[in-house]
Amino acid sequence: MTAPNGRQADATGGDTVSAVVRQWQAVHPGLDTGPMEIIGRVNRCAALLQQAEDAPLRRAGLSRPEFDLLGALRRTGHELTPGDLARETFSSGAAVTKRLKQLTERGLVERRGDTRDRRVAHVRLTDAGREIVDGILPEQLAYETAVLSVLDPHRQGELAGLLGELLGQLEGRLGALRA
Amino acid sequence: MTAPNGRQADATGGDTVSAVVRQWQAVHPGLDTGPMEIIGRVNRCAALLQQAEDAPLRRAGLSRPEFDLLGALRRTGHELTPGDLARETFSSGAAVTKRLKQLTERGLVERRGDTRDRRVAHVRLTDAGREIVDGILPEQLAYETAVLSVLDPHRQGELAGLLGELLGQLEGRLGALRA
DNA sequence: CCGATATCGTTTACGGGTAAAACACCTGTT
DNA sequence: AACAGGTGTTTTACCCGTAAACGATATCGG
Repeated sequence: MTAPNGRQADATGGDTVSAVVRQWQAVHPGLDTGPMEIIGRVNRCAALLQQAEDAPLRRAGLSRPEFDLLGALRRTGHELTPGDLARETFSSGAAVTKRLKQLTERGLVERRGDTRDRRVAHVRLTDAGREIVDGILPEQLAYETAVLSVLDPHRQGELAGLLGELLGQLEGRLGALRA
Repeated sequence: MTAPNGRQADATGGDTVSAVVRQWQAVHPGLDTGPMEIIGRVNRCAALLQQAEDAPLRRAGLSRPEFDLLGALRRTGHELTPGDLARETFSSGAAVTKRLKQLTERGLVERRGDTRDRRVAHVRLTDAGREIVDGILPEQLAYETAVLSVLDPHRQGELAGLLGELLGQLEGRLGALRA
């Protein structure tokens, strides 16, 4: 335990990532472990938050990728093609095909062929699909609010802002980086 | 397209998450979308950063879960059992078994049985395994540093601090939350 | 009008993860 | 000693995602 004070309220010493960083420092002293403190934590937060987020979904028998797909249809408000859905949910076309098959069987979405271009399909929510999204979403958000309440509102705002800045840059420029 | 992009330099309006939030607000006005601005961004950042992180690994023919396993052995400095590795890498025992099989075949780790308790195995890095970790890690960190340099150092520090605080709380208390 | 090329969506083969069962072994109790 | 129950690891069956190949259709140039 490197943490100096009896209180464990030390800003960044109480998580697993800082323990990992300390281990690396012991093995490779002087290594610039700065990036780990952000990337490691982002990954770990994502894992934990997803796990928490999934609880409300399982009750509805939906996986998160499925819910993402339904959510994309709900929030855009209009029909989307499978390709649109792939872009909107950041997943591959093949994955969308599979999910659509299951969601169609469950009666949550419907498909119709385009009249002009017979390659493309249009997908829309059924009434049942819209209801399930509208039922889960508030529950989901309430749960998320509870989980995040471990940070006071001011810090939540700061965190959201910094993440937004980072994300904006990453989304804009990541394609430009080549190893 | 809701994004009015003559210029996209607005603090938190330039990422996909804020676009999604605007869509939800249009459909469900007044919904508290606050949590999305953190959780959505954490998830998306994790996805993009991982994708970036994987590039240096692929050159060595390793997946990130495999590298995590090797890294756990390297940074602890001593042998670990499969169970230890599972805990250390936040994955299931079955997954560890599979990875160990492959890494052993590639000659990056070795196993030996415990002399006292013949259920347990002890895993250690081979010389080749240690070399591959020590070769990749600085490269990995340099790459991460480059990716993160879109944020100035001060903000990187703030972000790391806030994430550490959140993560510390989540790791401490998430088990206690029940849906 | 016809062939080359691009695009959309699906299918296929496969790798990797998981939960649950199975297995091997230890430990405490009687 | 024997058995019940617990623990460490592996195996099994299965689900899901992906990359790459594939059909079907559209579009463009000649």
